[in-house]
Amino acid sequence: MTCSFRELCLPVGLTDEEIEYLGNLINYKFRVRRGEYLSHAGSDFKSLYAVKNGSFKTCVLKVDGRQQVTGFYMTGELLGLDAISPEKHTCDTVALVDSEVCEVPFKKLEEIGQNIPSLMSQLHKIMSREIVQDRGVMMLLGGMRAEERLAAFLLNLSTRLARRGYSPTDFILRATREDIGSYLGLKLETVSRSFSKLQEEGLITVNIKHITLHDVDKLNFRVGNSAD
Amino acid sequence: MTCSFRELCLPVGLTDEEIEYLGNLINYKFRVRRGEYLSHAGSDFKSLYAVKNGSFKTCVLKVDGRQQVTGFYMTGELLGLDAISPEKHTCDTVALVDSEVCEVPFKKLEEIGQNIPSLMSQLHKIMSREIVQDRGVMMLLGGMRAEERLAAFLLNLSTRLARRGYSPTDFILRATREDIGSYLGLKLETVSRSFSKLQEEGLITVNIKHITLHDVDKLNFRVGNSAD
DNA sequence: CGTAACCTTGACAGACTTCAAGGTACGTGG
DNA sequence: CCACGTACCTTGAAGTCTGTCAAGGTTACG
Repeated sequence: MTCSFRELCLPVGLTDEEIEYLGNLINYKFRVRRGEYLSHAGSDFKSLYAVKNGSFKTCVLKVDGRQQVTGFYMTGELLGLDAISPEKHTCDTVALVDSEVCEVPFKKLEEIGQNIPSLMSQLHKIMSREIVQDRGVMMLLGGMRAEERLAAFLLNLSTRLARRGYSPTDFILRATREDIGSYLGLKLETVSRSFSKLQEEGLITVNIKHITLHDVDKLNFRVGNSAD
Repeated sequence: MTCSFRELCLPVGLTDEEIEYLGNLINYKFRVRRGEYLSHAGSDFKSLYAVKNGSFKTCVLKVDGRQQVTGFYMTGELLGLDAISPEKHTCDTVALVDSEVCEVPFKKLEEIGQNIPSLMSQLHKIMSREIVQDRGVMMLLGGMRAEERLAAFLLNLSTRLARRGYSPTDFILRATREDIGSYLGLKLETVSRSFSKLQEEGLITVNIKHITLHDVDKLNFRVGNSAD
């Protein structure tokens, strides 16, 4: 039980008995090296994966052979929710750095959830949060300019890092410009230019992958100010 | 119990006893007239709503006062999943035509789900499907040109209509060009032009809101063939 | 029948992409 | 320890797609 499911996705209070239950839930944890695949699109769905540490991207391969990034997942987040309905993984999951994940067999989770209402509720909240997050990206893709998209992306990372107890204003990007661009619906050159522009304006400092946010309020203002 | 929750979101087999349980689940159904709001962004979340008949859009008001459409919901689909985690509605829900919905108190649903595992599983699948659908929109917004976006949108509607037993190739759009554009990240003029273009190519027939799909394969090809 | 909301089409402008070149960081092997 | 190669990042110039602005037509409903 080195991998605390409680810490990962159960901020709600649990009794010791319930924690005991969860002992049966986690199969094991294992490592995924940078660039390795945790799961492939089309493969059978059996388990969710909680990111113990590290960072992942999810992406799909398009007919022309290029890939589109659909999400980034960091320490403490849950992978695989999209696969529940089709019972197949709908995307590839790739480690951006050497990482560790905990496997959570979904059937077991549902079984055990029958006896721990708060566990079920928590799962529902996590899924709902995923929906809310995706909606945010849709808003971003649907109505924002390049620099606004990047600002929104940085603020989103910032929020998620803060939730996990990391610095919300000083962090290392694990994704390349190309991955970020793919996620934001931009070309890598546009991402690069947008980084430069935000830096020129003094809102952030960019040192390749090391990002510092100087003025969260102004970044938020940039996001809100989408011309339409 | 004129509003069959079973038909709405429970294609899995249920015993009569379970159906009996569900009788307690549905509070009541009611009508929402065209243009009326079913729920407002920021209001407290208590219930999901199953669309008995009719059509809805969800949208958020941006700081500049304009709205962005985040989703369309038709007969048989479930509204409000995004509100579970924040326990507040994250968007406005507006009827596109006179509609009827069934209210499903979420706490009750979770309680009853404790005794009917298949009901819980079904909820998870519905939420997962919502995530998959949103991912599809993200793909669309992130990597497709205007005509490809529109083709993908029409195919998505087609699939959902087919699932509910309606014609997948001949249907009435309930949304305006502006709403569609907002959802697809395009201006209404671009939507209009794209409709015209797809019609010129013989893939569809457009009669204002009445759409006929002539060549689903070619439409799919258009979608897959996104330049990047 | 008239008004308001909605749809279509054209011309021009702006934002992002594409194409191209060069620079920087990192890891491997000599 | 340094050299070299690869992967990644930055910046410029030209091209394309979509947005913007404008005008006119159609539909629906009171």
